Amino acid sequence: MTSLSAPKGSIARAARVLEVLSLAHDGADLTEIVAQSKFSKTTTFRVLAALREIDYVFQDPATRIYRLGSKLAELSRNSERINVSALAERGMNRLAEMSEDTVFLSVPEGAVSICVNRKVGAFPIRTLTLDKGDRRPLGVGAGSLALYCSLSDEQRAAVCRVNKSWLADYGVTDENLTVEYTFFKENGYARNRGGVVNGMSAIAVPVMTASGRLVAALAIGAINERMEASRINDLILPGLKREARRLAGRFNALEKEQNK
Amino acid sequence: MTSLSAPKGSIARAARVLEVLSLAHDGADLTEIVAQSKFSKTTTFRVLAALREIDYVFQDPATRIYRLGSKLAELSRNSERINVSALAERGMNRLAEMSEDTVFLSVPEGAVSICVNRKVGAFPIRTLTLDKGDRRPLGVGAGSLALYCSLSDEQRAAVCRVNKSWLADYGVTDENLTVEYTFFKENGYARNRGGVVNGMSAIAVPVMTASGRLVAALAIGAINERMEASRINDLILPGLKREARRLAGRFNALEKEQNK
DNA sequence: CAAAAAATTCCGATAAACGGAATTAGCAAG
DNA sequence: CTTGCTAATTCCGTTTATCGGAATTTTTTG
Repeated sequence: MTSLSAPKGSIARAARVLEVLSLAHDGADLTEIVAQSKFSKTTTFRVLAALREIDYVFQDPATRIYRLGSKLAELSRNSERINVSALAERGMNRLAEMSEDTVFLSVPEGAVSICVNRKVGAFPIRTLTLDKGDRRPLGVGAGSLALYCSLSDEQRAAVCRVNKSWLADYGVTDENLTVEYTFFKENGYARNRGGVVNGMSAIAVPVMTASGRLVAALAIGAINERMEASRINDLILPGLKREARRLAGRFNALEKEQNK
Repeated sequence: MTSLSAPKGSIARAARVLEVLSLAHDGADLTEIVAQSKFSKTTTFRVLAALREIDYVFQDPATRIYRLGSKLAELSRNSERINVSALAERGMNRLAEMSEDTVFLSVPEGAVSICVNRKVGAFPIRTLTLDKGDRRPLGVGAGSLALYCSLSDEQRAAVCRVNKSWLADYGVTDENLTVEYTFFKENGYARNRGGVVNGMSAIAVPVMTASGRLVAALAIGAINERMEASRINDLILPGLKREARRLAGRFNALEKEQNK
């Protein structure tokens, strides 16, 4: 589960209830939701009543089982129109098979980078620095760095400001970011040299549409021994760039189609 | 806008803020959200802070513009996997062109029927009894009736119990529903004879998968003059049934594919 | 039909949400 | 760099919605 501590505020409580329902693929009755959410029966009931009122959830009249309503799907239809993660499936599999290492896909959201997909290759020592769903400040980790480095000067400055203390948690300073930004501009890819986990490295490239929209970052991580210059330049980087280009193209096509 | 009165409770307030953001396709800043939501600046800010905390919204660090987060899309990915409305587009257009009347698509959700799509035909007198997004108790209107009549005995009973007062608002009694249920069983379609709006009629058929899952209802509405028996039997009903079968097939195929 | 379980309502206590006012931060012009 | 302006954020005393335990009703089960 995401949070072990009790959420503060009705809105956070509502979110927890929604998450419980989202995880219960065939709906859940009140007692089930009480058990999963750890809220009192009364609180759970009241939250569910509020969610019913706004049509975020509905109740099967016969079984009393609660489910998520289509209102939620409608809401998000206006936000994230394209599922980048699904779109990248095949390309990531190709990369994982080719490199035998771990492939990550991250998308930017404000000042944070979200890992939305991961594929592991055949090599027995696996570098699993990110799980699907993990959030990091922009600039921490190869994929997140690639996203950070693809922003404008103003945006990068704003990100640093907003994330200052969060970045500090990872031991990352503005100077580190400047260094990595220079590296990115000179080499066309972002790198992560044991910043988070020692003994492993990763490199990443951004995925941008022709119009310059930053969609995601593709990264490959492995133990240092598998990340020497020749392997990067001959195998990993070309692979990443190829798949990034393909993904950007597919994204662009879908976006055009959706605007009718 | 959906509700004119101020929503009660933090959860409803949060929903309103989310709706404002959903409608503002390129995000909105605090003042914009205040203007749209009609909440005080402080309240809006606090709600946004809570929504940020749970990653339902995020803020562009440079512009301070708020947007809906991908967390919402993730939530609903587990609820409504298939967008029936999008799937029915072509079929509904065919029906609207062929009949020249108005075509409605409704989906069931608990004890309510939601109109999720509508297509108008060429005939100059239009019967627009339902808008996209309108909710009715199961049993009110042709499409809603078709859904109601496709439920099991227990489910129908539960629906009547739950919707008792709401049905009364439309002047619909249990007896009415029993009559229409019998009609449906005998004729294979549901009808609406001026119950809601006088001078128009509609007929509807359910859309069910081979496994018996109730997906939606397809309806065609027109002024009474265009709804005589011969036109129903020769043109409208065959059309509805054909498209319902197609839609069910396409739905089934997609569902199988999604379960890998 | 009785017993048990689940769902829903009640109610006094309390914490959380309220909004106006004050403060701070960001920005543009001088 | 300073100044003035606007938008964003925080403060704080007041109000009110939310809290959870207990009581009640409804539904299910034996």
